[in-house]
Amino acid sequence: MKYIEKLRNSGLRPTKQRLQICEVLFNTDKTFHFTINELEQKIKKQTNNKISLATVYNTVHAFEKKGYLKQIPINSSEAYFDTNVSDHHHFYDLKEEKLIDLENSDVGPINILKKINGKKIKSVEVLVKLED
Amino acid sequence: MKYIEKLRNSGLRPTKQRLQICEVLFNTDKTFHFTINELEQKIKKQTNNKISLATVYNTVHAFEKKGYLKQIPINSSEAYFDTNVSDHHHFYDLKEEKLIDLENSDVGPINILKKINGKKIKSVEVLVKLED
DNA sequence: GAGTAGTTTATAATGATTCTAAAAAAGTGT
DNA sequence: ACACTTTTTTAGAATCATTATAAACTACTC
Repeated sequence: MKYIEKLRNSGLRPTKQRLQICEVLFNTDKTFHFTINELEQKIKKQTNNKISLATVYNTVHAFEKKGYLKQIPINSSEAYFDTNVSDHHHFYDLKEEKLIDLENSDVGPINILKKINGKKIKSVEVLVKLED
Repeated sequence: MKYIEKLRNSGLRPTKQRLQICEVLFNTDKTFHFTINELEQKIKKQTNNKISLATVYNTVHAFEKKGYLKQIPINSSEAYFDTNVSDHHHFYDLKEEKLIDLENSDVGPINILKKINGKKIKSVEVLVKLED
């Protein structure tokens, strides 16, 4: 399986559940945004297999820590994740409650002029809220 | 009182609780960031007066809707608000879990080149995550 | 295969937020 | 000021996403 190596390389054992979640998350050209519950539904449909909610949470967090997933900073009751871990930004359509990717080239360079002593920048994320 | 007008102008009755919350939020030169629980503590200390948690929630949301407060898009278990409603951005110190203001001039102009049909941009918010 | 360390699971616990419905306060007209 | 309506406050209950628990299970090592 193509994900076994990937998991092993980051110290995660390639379990049946993790491989199934990998299939759902990464076995597609298109990247996508999801909440934990949307992912659980997708797993159930796509694999005809129920993975415990706790495992879905654990796995998503493990993947996030390893850089396979990114959490999107947004004010919502549920956490949103992105399978696109490249450097990019988001529109958030307030009415539809949907995220839309904004490629880095759609935003132009962002220059953070202020420096904080002893801290370095880990990420720069832009959220563009849309209304009608 | 200086806040009565402000509240009335936006259709909010100037109740004792709302005026007290105004004092805590706006009777200072410095703007600040807070969670609902931090605000509740501050109210208790500063006014020697307990306002029901439900009222704090209601009032903060009413103020947010009227544009007196802004919610900061961030992934945290608690919602963060800002008394600074001017156009500006934030550092988020991941270790200290603290927000730091970034003036618009500290970031430089941001140009959103992509357009979405029928939607207009309501806000552009930049979150810069800091690590050691 | 035996031993151990990591993982999954159902369920319980937690904690932020929202809901509820009754009491209190504010607004309005007389 | 008084009667009446509407809004607000309140304590407590309900909700819902997320995290913790601890027992059963699986993967890995030797």
